[in-house]
Amino acid sequence: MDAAIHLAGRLEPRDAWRADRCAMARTLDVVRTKSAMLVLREAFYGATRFDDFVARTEASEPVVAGRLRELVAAGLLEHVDYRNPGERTRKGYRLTDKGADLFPVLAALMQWGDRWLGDQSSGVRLEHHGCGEPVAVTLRCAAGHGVTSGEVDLAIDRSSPRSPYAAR
Amino acid sequence: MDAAIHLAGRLEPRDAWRADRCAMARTLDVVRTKSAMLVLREAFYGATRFDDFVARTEASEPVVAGRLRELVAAGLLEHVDYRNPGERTRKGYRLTDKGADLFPVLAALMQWGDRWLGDQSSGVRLEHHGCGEPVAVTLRCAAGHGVTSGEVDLAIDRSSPRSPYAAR
DNA sequence: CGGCATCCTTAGGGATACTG
DNA sequence: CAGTATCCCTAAGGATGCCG
Repeated sequence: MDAAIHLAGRLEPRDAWRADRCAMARTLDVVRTKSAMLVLREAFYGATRFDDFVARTEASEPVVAGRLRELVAAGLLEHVDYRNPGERTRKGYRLTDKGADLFPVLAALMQWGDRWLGDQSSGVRLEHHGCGEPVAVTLRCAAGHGVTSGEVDLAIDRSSPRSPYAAR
Repeated sequence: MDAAIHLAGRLEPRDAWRADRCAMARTLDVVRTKSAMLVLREAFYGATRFDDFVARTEASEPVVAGRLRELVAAGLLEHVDYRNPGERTRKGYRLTDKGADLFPVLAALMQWGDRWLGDQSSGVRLEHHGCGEPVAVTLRCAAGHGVTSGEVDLAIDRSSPRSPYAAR
């Protein structure tokens, strides 16, 4: 409840936020649509082929084709041709490091949904490989402390031009 | 790169994914638009008043009004009337616990943008209150281990009806 | 199999003007 | 200050059919 209070404790609004510099907004410009998220979800779940993406995301072919093209162009997916023994060569898509690094975003969305929209279980759980314990998205500082949302401060880089929130 | 491989190691696609049960997809239905994310960002940054949301998100008034209404209806924001000493009463919005718990999602988006779209610094950094060290979004299992994306297994709840990915 | 072309509908969002 | 009302444009996405 006081998450915002803590976060904003030292800040005073002055200029309008520079949307073009906000990392979150720019990330949303890369994966702005729900269908892009669903395609990425299926890439994480192991889909590689066009038809699998279509079937699993339950989106239409033109939409999936568009997302795949955009995600490849953005460098989140890459083409791979592969062949199962005895079968013909197939075209596929695979997460790049850049795409794979989006996993915490997907995991955080998943976790929030399971926690707050829990009228029905999603039926999927993330586990630590080998250990078997459930995996959660957490905040942690460089000193190794677990951090709650209420313990986060917003630090503004004053050297950057037109700092969005100048201290009073 | 092998994030998907690890994640999908034990899985075989069979049925189409049940979109209505996926926690991630349902979360995206609550905060599907970029403007909703921007409004939430500003709520975390301390905005409370309508005009502040409009100015800081750089969205139009009708859009902000719509998002605020929807986010209140969804239980992520709540109305608060407050009064600064000597001023008149103002109407405001505040994050609920449900809304505040979305912070890891926003933080993860921010972190990815700073890491992969880093042509220009966002000028904002998250710090651990008191400690001062930068805060990161991490994966961690219940046993306390740090977990990388490649070490995540997907566990399917077989008891649920029409499990989306049945093991072979 | 792995798409693209076309057409259509709905959702998201800006601009402007107005109101309690 | 805190919004609504109206109008209009663009983006997202489904359905269908075709194609190398």
